[in-house]
Amino acid sequence: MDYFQKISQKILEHFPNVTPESLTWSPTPKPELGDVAFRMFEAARTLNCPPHVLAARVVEEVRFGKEVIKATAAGPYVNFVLDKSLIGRQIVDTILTAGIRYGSHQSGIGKKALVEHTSINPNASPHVGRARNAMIGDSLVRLLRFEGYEVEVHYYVNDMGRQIGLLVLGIEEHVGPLTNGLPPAIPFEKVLQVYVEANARAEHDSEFAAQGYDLLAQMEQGNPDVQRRFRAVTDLCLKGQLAVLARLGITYDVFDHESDYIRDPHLDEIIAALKEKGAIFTDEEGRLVADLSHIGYPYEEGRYFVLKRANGSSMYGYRDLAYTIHKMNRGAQVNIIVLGEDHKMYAQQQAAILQAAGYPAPEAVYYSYIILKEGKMSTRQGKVVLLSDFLDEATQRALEKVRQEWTDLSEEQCSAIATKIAVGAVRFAILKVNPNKNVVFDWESSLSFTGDTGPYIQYSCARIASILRKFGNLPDSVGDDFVLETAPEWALCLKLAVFPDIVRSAVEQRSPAPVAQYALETARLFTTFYHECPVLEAPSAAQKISRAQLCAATRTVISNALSLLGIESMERM
RNA sequence: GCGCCUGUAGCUCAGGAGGAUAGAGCAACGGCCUUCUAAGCCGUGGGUCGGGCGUUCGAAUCGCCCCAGGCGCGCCA
Repeated sequence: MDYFQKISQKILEHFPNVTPESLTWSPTPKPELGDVAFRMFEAARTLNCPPHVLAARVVEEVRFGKEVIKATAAGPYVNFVLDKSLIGRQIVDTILTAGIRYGSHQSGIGKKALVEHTSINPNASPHVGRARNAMIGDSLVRLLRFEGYEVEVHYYVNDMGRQIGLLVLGIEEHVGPLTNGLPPAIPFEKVLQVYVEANARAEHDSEFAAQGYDLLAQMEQGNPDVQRRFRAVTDLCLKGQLAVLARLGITYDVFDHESDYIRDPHLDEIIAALKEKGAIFTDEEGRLVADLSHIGYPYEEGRYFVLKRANGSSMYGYRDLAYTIHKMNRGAQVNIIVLGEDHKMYAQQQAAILQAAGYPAPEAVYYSYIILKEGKMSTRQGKVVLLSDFLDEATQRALEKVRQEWTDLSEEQCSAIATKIAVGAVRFAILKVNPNKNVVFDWESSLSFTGDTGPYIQYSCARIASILRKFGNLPDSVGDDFVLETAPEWALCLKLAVFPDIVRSAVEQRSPAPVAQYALETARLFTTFYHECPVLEAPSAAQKISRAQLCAATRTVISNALSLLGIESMERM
């Protein structure tokens, strides 16, 4: 919604050659300059005159309506002093009317989207680096649902690796054979240690390593006994991993097991298509290899893509083709997969092969890794910060503060609040940064609840809640006597007005980061307002109601933004 | 070597389809709790936006070249 359409309309009427798109508004850099600025660069270009001349002409020649108190030319800009109450009323009214839907363009109504994310190998407890995938994916899902898409969230369970074979062997050494198909009698928390040990052993014990391969081969051949043993382990791990992710509010709709795609009929189509294009051969060592240069893949690097080993067993990337076709056949208009940056070339290779077989490829959303000061995290080597440990610590720290603050609340209530704060801190810390940036994990700064953090934003909501509790019943429609005059009120109000633009941009970019930045900036503007503009003790009755309604609108916008990030706002903290 | 990504204040990051004196937080220092929750606010100091050349009236933003870091490049998943 363009609240300044009346202003641009008058300009357009006076200068008929100017197009509406070329007249864009922005907040003024300083309140003294005015309440809103229009830039003249683009319009001046179409009129073929210098921008500052056009600005002067606009001020001189155009007759504006009653909402404009004063127009001033400032170089290439025209700054307007406005009847802020009039425009503020429209903005606040729009927000209060739309409520939890404010910001959505409903662009996904009647459309389906499929998002695959997380897809952690079912081995040990997830580390915070893996969680970046899950948080980005989950927020994209929330964004798409907010826009009205019917979203199906898929999780690909990679239950076919040699790593899993080694883990099965390692666990069986602890608890005995798993052939009965019952869950292993070992706590999930212990699996990391077993996994690290098994991998370390495979490094120097070549017989043990060979056993891992052998087990994988039998798994692929469909040995029911081996399948039961694998499934017992992968189910245990998947369940444990999902429990940790659920603490962050992340859930999935469909779990697809890699082992179900070993003999998928679509794979024959792929082979046939590659053959027809002369893009497949058996190399001197007996491997089945695709030569992607024959199907339009432009780089020398990654030109050769191995589909099957010499012994006939399939590679991960081969099975993945079948899985991807399965996903693409589910009739979704939007099909997204969240991948680590190390998969960029892999995804291009997959796309090339799929295209050759007449299938589309999913849109890939990439993110870079969270690394430790010592380097990359490695589950295999046990060099990790576990997500569960991190959440425990964050919750503990939050709980101490909450207990101190709210002595009258029960332990359950305190801990519910602390949990939300911990989730807010973790999710915000990850989601606010540009996903293609490496981040170095640091315990202290990650556990900070002050400054540019999720809890800071949640805190602004708690303050609003507190004011509105004390205010009592708030009229849900905005009256004719709505007042909005001061600079902090106006800055906040203008910020609230642009939330829909932020959502659109986030959806287009497939990135939650703009929403996170926006939530933070809005919370900051609210805090300035909070300190400078008393609500309950406002100078007039009309101002008291108006400010309370501005508070309510702010809470709506911030909590809508936070919910897109998977962060809850609360009444108290 | 080749491809993709990144380089902005001591540290962590915004801004990035060109436009008003480059913004936050952390850390440092100095203030503010009988006043809507101090997880807060105000103030001070701190930047040749990696370097160079170019396009433009105008470049942190676009192009080219260099430098530095991350990731990847035929039987891991």
